[in-house]
Amino acid sequence: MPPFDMARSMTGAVVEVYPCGACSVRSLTVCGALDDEEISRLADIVQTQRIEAHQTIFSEGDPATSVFNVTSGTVKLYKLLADGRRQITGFLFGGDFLGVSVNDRYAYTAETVSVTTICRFPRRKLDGLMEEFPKLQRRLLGLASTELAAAQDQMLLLGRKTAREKIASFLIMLSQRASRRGQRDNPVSLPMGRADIADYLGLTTETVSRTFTQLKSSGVIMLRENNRVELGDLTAIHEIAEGA
Amino acid sequence: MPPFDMARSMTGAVVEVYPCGACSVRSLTVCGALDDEEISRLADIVQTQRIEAHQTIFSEGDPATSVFNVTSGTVKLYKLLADGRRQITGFLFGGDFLGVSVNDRYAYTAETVSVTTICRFPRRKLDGLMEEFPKLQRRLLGLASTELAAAQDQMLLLGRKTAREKIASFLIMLSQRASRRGQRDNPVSLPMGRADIADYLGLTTETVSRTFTQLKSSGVIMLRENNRVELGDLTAIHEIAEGA
DNA sequence: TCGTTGCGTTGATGTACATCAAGGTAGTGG
DNA sequence: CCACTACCTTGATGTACATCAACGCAACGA
Repeated sequence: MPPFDMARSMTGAVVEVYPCGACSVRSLTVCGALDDEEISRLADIVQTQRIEAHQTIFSEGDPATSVFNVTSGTVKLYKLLADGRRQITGFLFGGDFLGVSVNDRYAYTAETVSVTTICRFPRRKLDGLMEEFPKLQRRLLGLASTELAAAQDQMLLLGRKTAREKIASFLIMLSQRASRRGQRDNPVSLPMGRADIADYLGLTTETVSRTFTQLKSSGVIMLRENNRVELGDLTAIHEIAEGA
Repeated sequence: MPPFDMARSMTGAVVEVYPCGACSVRSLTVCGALDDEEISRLADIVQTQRIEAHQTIFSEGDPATSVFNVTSGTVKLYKLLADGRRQITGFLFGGDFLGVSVNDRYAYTAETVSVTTICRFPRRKLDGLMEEFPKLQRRLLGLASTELAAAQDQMLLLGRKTAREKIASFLIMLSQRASRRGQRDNPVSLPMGRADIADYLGLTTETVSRTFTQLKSSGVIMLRENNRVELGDLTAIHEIAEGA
C-alpha cells in the first residue's frame, strides 16, 4: 500500500493528511489504547506533518515541547560526543513513538532518514489528556517498557557481540519490525546508509560493508537492488545473531 | 571468559525491617509519589527482604510476578549470550526500581552484588493500586523515562567510547548516584568487582585494571582501600568522560 | 556527453583491546 | 602460622576491527 501520498507540501509544513480513524499504524502505537470517541479528542490536539529526508526534527538539549508519533518513513535518534563520534540509539518506523523526555529537554537528536510523516502532540496538551484518560498513560508506560527492553538488547549487542553477530542481529530486528507493521519480512529493506548502520552498531562503514559481503559469501544473505537484503538461511542468521 | 555460578537461588528470608514511613529512600523512588495515607496502602502489599550478596533475585525468562524496589545495597542486572558472554545492563542502588517487564517475563537476570534489602510488590496488586492511584502510574512512567535516557547514555558509552572514557564515565555515574542518595560523592565506593565493571563497560577485567592504574598514574584518581576511588581532578575526569 | 559528487566496496596497514600467562595480595579456615 | 582461594595486577602476544587509501558506480546537472 503506497500510503499517504496525498500529502504534498514543503518540508515540515502542516498537512492534515487523513483522520486518525484511518491511520494504518494506529493499533501499534499510543493511539491504539483509545476508542473512537477518545481518538477524536486526541485528533484535536495533533498536527500531522510530512518531512523530507535528512531533516532534523529536534536536537539534543532542545526544550521538549512536543512528542511525536511516526506514521510512515524512517527516523534515527542519535547522541554525539564532543569530537563528533556518534551513536545512533534507535531507528523508528511507522507506529513508533518519540520525544518522551526527562527534564523537559530532549536527550537526543531526531533526524529523518527517508521521507517521513509524523503526528506532533504538544506536550502540555497530551499531559492533559493523560490526566483524563489513564489508559493513555498506561499505554505510554507499556511502550516505555518495551523500549527499555530493546535498549538492553542493544547494550548486549554493543558491549559483547562481534561485527558478524551485530549485523545478523540488525537484520533480524529490521525483519521483525517490518512484519509487525504488516510489511514483508523477508527481503528486508534498508532505508538507511552504511554510515548510519555503522553508528547504530558501534562499527565503521568499512566493517559494515565487509561484513555484508562476508555474509553474502557464506550464502546466508543476498544483496538485492534498492538496498534490500534477502535473508537466505534464517536459521543460520538467528544462530549467528545469538552467538551460537 | 571464566564461567560463573548461575545455579544459586535466592535465599532471602522475609523480614519486615521497618515501616515505609521511615524509609530513607522513599522520596527517590516510586513511593515518593504518594502521601502517607496512600503509602499505607502500598505498605499493605509489600514484603521487605534482606538478601545476601551474590544471590539471584530472578532470572531472565522467569514469569514476572513481582516488581521490586531496592532500599539498600547493590544489585546488578545482566543478559547472557549462548556461550556465556555477559552484558551487565545496569547497577541498582537504594531507591532504584526493577522488574517492570513487557510480556510477563523478566528480560534480564537480577543478582545482588552486596547485602541488599528490597521491597517486593506482587505485580497484580501493584497494578490494582496503579488503577486506583494514577499518580503512581505517572511516577512509574517518569522512572521509566529516566532509565531510558540512562540506557541511551550507556549505548553511547558502549558503542563509541574508549576504555579510558568508559572508566571515567563510570566513576562519574557512581559519584552522581551516590550523591543523589545523600551519600558522599567523592571517595567513590565500588561495591562490585573488576569482572562486573568489565561486563558493564564492554571490556575485560584486565583492561579495567590497567585503565584504573593508568588513570592513577596520570594523577586524576587515587585508589584507596575498601575498593574506594578518590576523584582527584574532577574537571579532568569529566573531560575524559566526554571525549574532550 | 561528460565532469562532479556521494556512497559503497575492497585492499593495506595500524592499534586498542583481548587473550594467554604469571605473579601478587588479602581474606579465610584449618 | 600456613595453605588455600578468590581477586587484582602486570607482562607478552594475538587479533578484530579501525584507519588510511584507492577505486567503482550510479545519480545528477551543466
